Amino acid sequence: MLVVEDEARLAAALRRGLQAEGFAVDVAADGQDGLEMARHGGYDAMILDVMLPRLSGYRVVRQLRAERHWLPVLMLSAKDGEYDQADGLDCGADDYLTKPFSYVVLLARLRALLRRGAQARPVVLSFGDVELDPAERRVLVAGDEVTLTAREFALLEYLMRRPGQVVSKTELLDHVWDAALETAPNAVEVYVGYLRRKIGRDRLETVRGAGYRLAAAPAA
Amino acid sequence: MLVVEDEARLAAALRRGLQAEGFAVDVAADGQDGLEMARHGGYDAMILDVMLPRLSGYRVVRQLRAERHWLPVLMLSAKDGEYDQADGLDCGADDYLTKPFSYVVLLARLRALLRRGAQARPVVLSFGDVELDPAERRVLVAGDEVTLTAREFALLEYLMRRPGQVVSKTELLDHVWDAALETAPNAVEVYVGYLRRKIGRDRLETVRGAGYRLAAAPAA
DNA sequence: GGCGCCGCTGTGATGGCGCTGAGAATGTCC
DNA sequence: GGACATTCTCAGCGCCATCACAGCGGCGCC
Repeated sequence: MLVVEDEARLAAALRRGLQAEGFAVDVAADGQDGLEMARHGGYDAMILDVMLPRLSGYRVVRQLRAERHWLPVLMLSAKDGEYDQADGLDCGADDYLTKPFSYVVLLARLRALLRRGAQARPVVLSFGDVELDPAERRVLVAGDEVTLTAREFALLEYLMRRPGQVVSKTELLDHVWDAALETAPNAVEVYVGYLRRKIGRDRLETVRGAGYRLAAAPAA
Repeated sequence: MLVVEDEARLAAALRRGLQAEGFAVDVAADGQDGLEMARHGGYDAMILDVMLPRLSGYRVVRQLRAERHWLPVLMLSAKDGEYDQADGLDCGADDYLTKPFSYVVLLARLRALLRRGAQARPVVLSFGDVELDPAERRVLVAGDEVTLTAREFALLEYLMRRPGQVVSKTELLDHVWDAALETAPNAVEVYVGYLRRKIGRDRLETVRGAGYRLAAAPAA
């Protein structure tokens, strides 16, 4: 669950409450951060305040929808004018709640959203001309589907959740491989090799001594 | 649009307003009538009062959902206690509005519902050239009816509610089989085998290490 | 320019995943 | 009560993914 709320006390209360219900909760304090976290995917739903620093809730939703992310969004607003609600929903939010709201209602609406959201379009990770759909377990490179093995897929997924960042070999070993099992560090190199063969050599850069990084564009 | 509302003046106002927006509107004056009309299908959404003669709005939704009708439902209620909202949503309603409400908000929510509802949940599930009617327990493959056993049907139905997505073996065990009973994971493989024989081998893909997925098109 | 080390890749072993046929246990219909 | 359908377990098998290993190439440092 992703909570985007700048008011610290409310954010903390939401985090506590949702965690008590068994959700894993991340909090972002402004619209820009929220948008970026939502883009990375991995969330089942998002609770989004309207009045936010840097980027309003409206614009966050609109931007997400434009990028074809279908994450269920529950909007929160202190305003209670009618037109605000209409605006929020027409922007692409899935539900709307005005502050002050009751915690029970929030939960009920969240449950309703999740019930629906499950079959709505899942998040698709994309970076450059590579698209990865975790739900369908499909990968498209420049529009063509490539088939990956389980390990290859997990590796690519992990890298795509950190687009453009350098990820170290040990971090990959910890997250993509079972931490308990001791695997030779060389395995990472081996699978990076497999991946490169399938998605294109230049899309996955080596940063000597540091790790690997997804490359923005394939050299033409 | 189906409006179920016993208060004549409100019903008339809704009819007029919605017709002005270009909807074709039917009105039912009590829960029993509303349920029967909804069952017949053909509506894009339903506006449903909670307090109704003969059958409450809660029971109407619950009954509809039990019969696997996924018509989007917007609930209306004069009560504004928190728990009413929670109840309504948990019954299977898609949204909830308390009287008195503003017409602008009603329209916005209705639009949001239709956007989601239209493609999310048809009464007959279909994917590729496979159609499955949960109500009638019938399955058509490329126009031909195939007869499935109860377990086979449940398996296919679950997969068709996640069209194209990969569903893990444990998830299938939890939902298609009774979670309490301990069934050997191998049972899933066995029934996947049966299903493949009946609906065509290539319509159900194995994703090694992840689960199963309905395939888009049968290889010609 | 030389040397050392990091990273890449081809080969091959093995272990486990997924498929199938057989059959036992249970339920259902006549 | 008998015949049949359905569900599910079990064991065996084939194949593929995974991974260790070793040799090699190239980057970077001095």
